[in-house]
Amino acid sequence: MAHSLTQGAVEALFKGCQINNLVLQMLDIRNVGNASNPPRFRIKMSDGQHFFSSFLLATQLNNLVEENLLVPNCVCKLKKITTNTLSDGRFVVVIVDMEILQSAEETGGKIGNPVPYTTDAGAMSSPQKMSSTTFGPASTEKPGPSYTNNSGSGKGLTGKSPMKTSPMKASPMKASSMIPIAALNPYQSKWTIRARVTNKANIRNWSNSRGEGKLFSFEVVDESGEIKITAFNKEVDKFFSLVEQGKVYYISKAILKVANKQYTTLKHDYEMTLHAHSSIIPCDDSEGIPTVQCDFVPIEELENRDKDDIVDVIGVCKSAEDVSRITTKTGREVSKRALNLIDKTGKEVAVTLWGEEAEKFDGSGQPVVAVKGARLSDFGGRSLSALFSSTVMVNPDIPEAFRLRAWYDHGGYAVDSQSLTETRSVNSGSRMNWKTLNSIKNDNMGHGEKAEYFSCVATVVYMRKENCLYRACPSSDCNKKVVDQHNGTYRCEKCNREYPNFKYRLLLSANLADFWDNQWVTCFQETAEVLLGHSSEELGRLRETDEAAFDEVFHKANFTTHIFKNRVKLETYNDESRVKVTVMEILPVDHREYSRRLLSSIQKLAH
DNA sequence: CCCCCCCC
Repeated sequence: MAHSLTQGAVEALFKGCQINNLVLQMLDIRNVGNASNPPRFRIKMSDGQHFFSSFLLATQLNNLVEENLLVPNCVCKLKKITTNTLSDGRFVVVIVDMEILQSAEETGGKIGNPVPYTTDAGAMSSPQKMSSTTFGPASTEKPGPSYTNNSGSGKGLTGKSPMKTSPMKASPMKASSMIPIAALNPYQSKWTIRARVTNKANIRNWSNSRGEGKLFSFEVVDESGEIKITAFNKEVDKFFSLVEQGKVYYISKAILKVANKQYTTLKHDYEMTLHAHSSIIPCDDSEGIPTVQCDFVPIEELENRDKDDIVDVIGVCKSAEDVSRITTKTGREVSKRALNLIDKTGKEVAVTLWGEEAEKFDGSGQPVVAVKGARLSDFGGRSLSALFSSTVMVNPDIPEAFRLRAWYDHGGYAVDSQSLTETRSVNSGSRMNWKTLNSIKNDNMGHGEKAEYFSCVATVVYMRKENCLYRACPSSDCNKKVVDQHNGTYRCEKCNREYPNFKYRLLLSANLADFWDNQWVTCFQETAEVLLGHSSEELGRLRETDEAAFDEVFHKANFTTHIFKNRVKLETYNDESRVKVTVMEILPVDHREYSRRLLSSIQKLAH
């Protein structure tokens, strides 16, 4: 089949347009390398109207020549090119990746009557000096009579190919050539990138020993890569409202400095700081500039990823917390909201949004939510947290979102899903180590050097109420039992002083049972209060004033079922060893969770 | 020149 050459391609290259997927005919090739190195091929290419001789073949493509595929008159697609002006001023186009679309035999000769591309400014050696001209059908140049393949095929520069020429209309082209983001470096000052804003942060103020000011930053992508851009003070005023998430801009004249990898997840060695002469110009033509690219990890797979991995996820927001305010360790107040996302794997995961993102989020209608660049945490097993560099997209216009929507609405909403995030778990960093009570003996739990921790679902079958309360030292960090001096004071041996008062503390022995065994455990103050549903002070008062009410507290707590998180350790007193189980935390039973754990235990026993 | 990424 015949392939159309890309009309106007040579002219576009001279305009500084770096466009991939140009279709050109190869007219001539010669080895310009020296004998000692691998051959270096220079190629003459034609678009049917014009030819240009300074295409250089990247050496990794030399095999195309060696295999006699890249021969004169064949038609090629230049899948990836990069343009360069050499130190002597010569303009070259390096072919980084290409494909032979049509062999020389199939083409059967030269297409059209291409002529060398020339301009008034003598632009053969300097594409930047070109004056602006029009491309495509408006061009006065017409393909020669034998050039039959490029008319009205939509492959010319005005077609819907990825190489529209509207960049030509914009002024930044005059001063600098278009370069891919990946090629940006501090040693080259004249450049323009054409890139899409993927993540725009809000304006922040800072104040430190070096001064104060305001800033905002955003991230941009093109086909080659991504980079972070920061604007300070006056540049904030100048550019903040201009820069919009998702839009494409020409950006030129900014400072490039080494990126501090500590603070960024972007894959670029440098980052950009705008200055007084920086230029950001909206670009209507976004062809060829990728939209936000996500590499979505199925929720189920998060289980196998490492803590702190940066991942992209997408799921239906099955539920969302209300927004809440928390205080960080450093005393700052911040809003947060956790979402619960589910995908086709039938797994759910919690994703926490922060700040304004948390405040603005609207989970009504169970939208599809995609988060690019969330950080995997091990809180509750597995959960995700949005970072400043994350992009949160609600109902994004992407195929994955439509597929998820359809899946969820046609039954996904009803699947018996499981969450990777145990939200009831408080002991972050450790997953629930579920055991049945018989495992304590069967597995010799706690016999090792270190204490073991396990969780179980069990029912309280007995509590020793008689000596569960004691009078303790009232000083806040001492819980030592005090001795009643019978003179209105209470002596603490540890503090070596008498107090006029005491506080009640709980130390409750309880017997827990599940279907497999029973076990004596100890509940200290906090866990005993949870189990009994009263504070130690209330219980102390009840015991003194209303013994029937005191008994009733125990009566009500008996035969209740909870999740117990326990510490188990073998302890030795007077040559006698005994496994001691201390309850660290008591949580309410989630009955679905309980059923699942029971089933899993039964399956384990069956093996 | 910022650099905060948090909480249970």
